[in-house]
Amino acid sequence: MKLNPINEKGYKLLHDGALALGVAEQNGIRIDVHHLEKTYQKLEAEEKRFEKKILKSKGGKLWKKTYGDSLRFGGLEQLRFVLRECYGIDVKGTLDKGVLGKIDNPFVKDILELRKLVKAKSTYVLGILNEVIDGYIYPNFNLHTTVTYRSSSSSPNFQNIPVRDPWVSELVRSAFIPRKGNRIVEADYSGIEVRVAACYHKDPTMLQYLNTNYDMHKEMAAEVYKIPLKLVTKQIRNIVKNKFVFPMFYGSYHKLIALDLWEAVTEQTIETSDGKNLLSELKYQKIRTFSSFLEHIKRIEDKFWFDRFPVYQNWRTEWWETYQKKFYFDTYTGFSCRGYMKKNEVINFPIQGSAFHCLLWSFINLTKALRKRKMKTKLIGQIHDSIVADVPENEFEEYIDILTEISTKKIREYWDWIILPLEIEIEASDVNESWFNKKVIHR
DNA sequence: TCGTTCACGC
DNA sequence: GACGTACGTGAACGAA
Repeated sequence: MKLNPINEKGYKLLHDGALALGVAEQNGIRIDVHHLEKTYQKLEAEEKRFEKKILKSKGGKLWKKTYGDSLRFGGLEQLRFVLRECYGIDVKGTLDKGVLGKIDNPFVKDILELRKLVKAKSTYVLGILNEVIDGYIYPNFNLHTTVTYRSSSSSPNFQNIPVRDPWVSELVRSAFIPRKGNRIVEADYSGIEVRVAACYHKDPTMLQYLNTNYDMHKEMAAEVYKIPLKLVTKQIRNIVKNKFVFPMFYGSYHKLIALDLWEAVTEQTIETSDGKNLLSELKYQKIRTFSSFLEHIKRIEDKFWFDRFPVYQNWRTEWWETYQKKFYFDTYTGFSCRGYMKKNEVINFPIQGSAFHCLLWSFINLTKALRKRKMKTKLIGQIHDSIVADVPENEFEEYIDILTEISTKKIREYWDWIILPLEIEIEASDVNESWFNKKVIHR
């Protein structure tokens, strides 16, 4: 697969993008080294504690007896052996978090906890400490490494710092601090991929949803679990957003999706907003087994594509067929994509690529604006659909104004293919507080 | 040294 | 109306 600029705008995006990202690379990110070193000690102690605990258990003893000095807590075949011989748990395939997490066994839970500690310690704490120069890290931001022409980041990777697990997130993100008197400010494009996709397929229903901030995820949640809209909680909405709507857009289908959605309600107790059990509600609606749930999800899938978004569905078919004839497709942002691709790739690449190009355009023009105004604010990184900056307190309001103007207004003057309003959400830490401290700024 | 597996992000 | 989730980086392990 090969992606090439096909016009001036495409070329300019890469040229100016490389320069702007280069400025951010030189700015660097301030790191609380002392905090990281303390975190390292803490994680090391926790790791030792868990290793001892595991060694004392039945499985740990067999492990030590069988493997002796070559015992590796990260060794997968060793773990597979112990699980089978000691606990009668015979796992054939993957031993990842998804599989082990479903096993109700204290030994297995300790193994997972140990994995988490080791990951945090080696990839994040040590990985970052090793890159610190005089209190700063200088991550690379690359434009030449990905097939879709998204970016990547390395040494250290600034784009996969833990955020979902609150405990690990606090340990690591507390080390990312602003320069003295500054705040860390992160601006995210809201639903940029869904919006860019809509610019390609122009489905009227989707355009209407996005123009009016209609809550599609909530409505899909009500359909998927067969409950009235008012019973949908944030948690249920999130499950459906991440396990139904997004997978659907990425080209997944009912068999995989139904499995995830079913697990979500059977492996933990989910409550509706009036305190009822979501699984009981499903059963009340005559969905008692997985196979009846699967049929139900199949119907929702069909309705989703053929009744709700038929134009989007047609676009996917036509885009794929055109590619098969021409063996390439062009993006709105000035690139031609050619070579062997699978269907899902043909449909996803232009969307993912163009969505990132919106971010990159904003990043470039924000860099230029800051320089022109001789501001002290520094862009320090970018995470696919968000821009992270180190902002002096007295430039905070001005920075947000410029950022909003460029990323939601000026970009639409430059690219007339953006037929929808773009929105950004801004989060910021307090002055002198870390990235972990960031809070939504309401304006 | 290199392929595989895992875990973190969007 | 079609057989099907996308994109990355890095660490540990273990065979070559």
